[in-house]
Amino acid sequence: MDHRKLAELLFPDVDRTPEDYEKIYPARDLPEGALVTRLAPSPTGYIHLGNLYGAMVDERLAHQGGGVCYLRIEDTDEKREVEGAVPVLLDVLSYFGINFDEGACKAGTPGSEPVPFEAGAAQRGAYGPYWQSMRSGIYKACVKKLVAEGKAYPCFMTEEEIADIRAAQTAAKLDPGIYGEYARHRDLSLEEAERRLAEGQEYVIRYRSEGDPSKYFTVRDAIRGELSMPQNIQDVVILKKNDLPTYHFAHVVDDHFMHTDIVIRGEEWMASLPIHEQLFGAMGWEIPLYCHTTSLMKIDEATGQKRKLSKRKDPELGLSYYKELGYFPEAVREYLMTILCSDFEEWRIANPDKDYNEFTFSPDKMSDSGTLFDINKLNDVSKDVLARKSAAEIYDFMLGWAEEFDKDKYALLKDNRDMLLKVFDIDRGGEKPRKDLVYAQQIFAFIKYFFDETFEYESEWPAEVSAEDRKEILRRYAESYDPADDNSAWFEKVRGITADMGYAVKPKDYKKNPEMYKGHVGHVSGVIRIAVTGRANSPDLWTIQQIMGREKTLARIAKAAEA
RNA sequence: GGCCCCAUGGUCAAGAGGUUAAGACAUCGCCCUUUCACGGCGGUAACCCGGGUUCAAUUCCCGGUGGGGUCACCA
Repeated sequence: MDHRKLAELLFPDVDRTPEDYEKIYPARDLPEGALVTRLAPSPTGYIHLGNLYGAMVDERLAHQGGGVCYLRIEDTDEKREVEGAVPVLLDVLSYFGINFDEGACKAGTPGSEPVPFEAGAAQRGAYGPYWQSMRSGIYKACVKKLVAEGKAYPCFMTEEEIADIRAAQTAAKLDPGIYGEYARHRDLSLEEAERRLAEGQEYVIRYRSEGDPSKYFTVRDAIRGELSMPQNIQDVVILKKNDLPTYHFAHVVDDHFMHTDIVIRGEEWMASLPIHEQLFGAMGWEIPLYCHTTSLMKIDEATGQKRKLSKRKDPELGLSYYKELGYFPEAVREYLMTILCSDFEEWRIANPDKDYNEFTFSPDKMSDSGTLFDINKLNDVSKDVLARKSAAEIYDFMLGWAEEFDKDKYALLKDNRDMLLKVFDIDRGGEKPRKDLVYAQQIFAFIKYFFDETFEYESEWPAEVSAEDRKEILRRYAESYDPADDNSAWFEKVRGITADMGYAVKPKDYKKNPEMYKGHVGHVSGVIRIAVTGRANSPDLWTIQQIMGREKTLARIAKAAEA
């Protein structure tokens, strides 16, 4: 069997060899220790927290050592593609602080060239193209070489034939797949292949596996150390009918020619390591260092079991979900960092004011078991992040968020800048800022009583205070209220009303002798608090009134007195 | 089912052959206070099971069990 002839027959137009590409894509000139990483998504238009999680590892590992982080688009499956997915992907990642040095980018990026088929997208860098659909020639050169060496062959089996084989294997409790005797076309004669080709029969190219399942190989994983598994025996497809490679082959070729140092990908890829190890070996290339990140999990409501995040079942874990709720991107990042790296949280406590990029990220500190997504923890991290923000930063963020997601709120926020800066400044700054702001939607709900448009009574009036007393309290309060009073002078007056009306000035007195009083100062204050803010809980009332001003405060009191 | 990964409180997790087995979130209680989702103090709560190695194992080894992943011309 003349394999060279077969290769020529299959790829008459391919005149370049892998050696030629070796020269086109020489080793990168980077400082010692700098790593090349990559994010290689398929353009499905959907990104969830788990994807961001992986992207952060790529970004940090490359950039903390002066390396390169590039974006490669794995668009070898037309069925999954979504129009315009790449610019959206770039926007979302950039929003969360992930930016690339090379590869797919937005149209108009300096030094980039447009890609013909995706509006708004472009690419830059010396190791492209960065869309796999544009790299067909490179893959074919590599496949041709394998065919010429007898390491790959055309397989003409139909889908039905393969399905039948699988059914028979399943019935006989054998491992399913195309291997050994089931790889019926691995030793087709040249004449037979020629004949089928002449007939126009469709085919794929499979790798001819010489693997021995009793033999084990090892690869290094940055998180788990040495990984050991049996050699692959499957004759996997490397070139599909659409003339593009499968993931397995594209991964091997691209990460070789693009000089990726460390392949960061989800742990679901670990199972295909035998294929990748084999393919790297077949091409005579060095295998990269892998970093298989654990999946983000959630408890499935239906089964009560832990499971991997799924794009179909879990829209609430999509990145856009957090953007719409108005989480600060830093909050999401910091949360991901805390679950990604076991030493991050401690570092953050020790360095509350540093940029998270100053943290040194090391793969061996990364989690090696699936992590359950925890919204409580996210919220807690978010509170800490917002506590470090200035009032102006929070205002600006809120404004940007409302502009995109809630026009009504946008108008309110825009028209009340001065007031809101004061609102966001309540108990802010200093050693122990308030930690009650979580995300834009929650923040708005939290401060909505400052606007007449959104004010409403959310709490019940204190049960200790009768309706008549309530009106009397409010009447006296309105009479005595003077915005010029400082906090203690103001509260003295509240105490005065409290005592006059038969309530205990000290809550402890009331607790000791409940029969002697109608209630205590807390109940009286509660009436005023609800009148002004609509709720029983709020930050310091005096401060709130100072911000609202005399007119609005008295209007609220009057309104409540009528209620 | 085969192969692979994983296994410390409800959650995220540190940890070493001998420890009172950290810390964070959640939860509970108390305190502060006119209220609080703020703050302070404290509490409840964990090494999956069985063998082996060892003076000693939660830690190392083996085997179970449990959970997860994967077995496509999808990535």
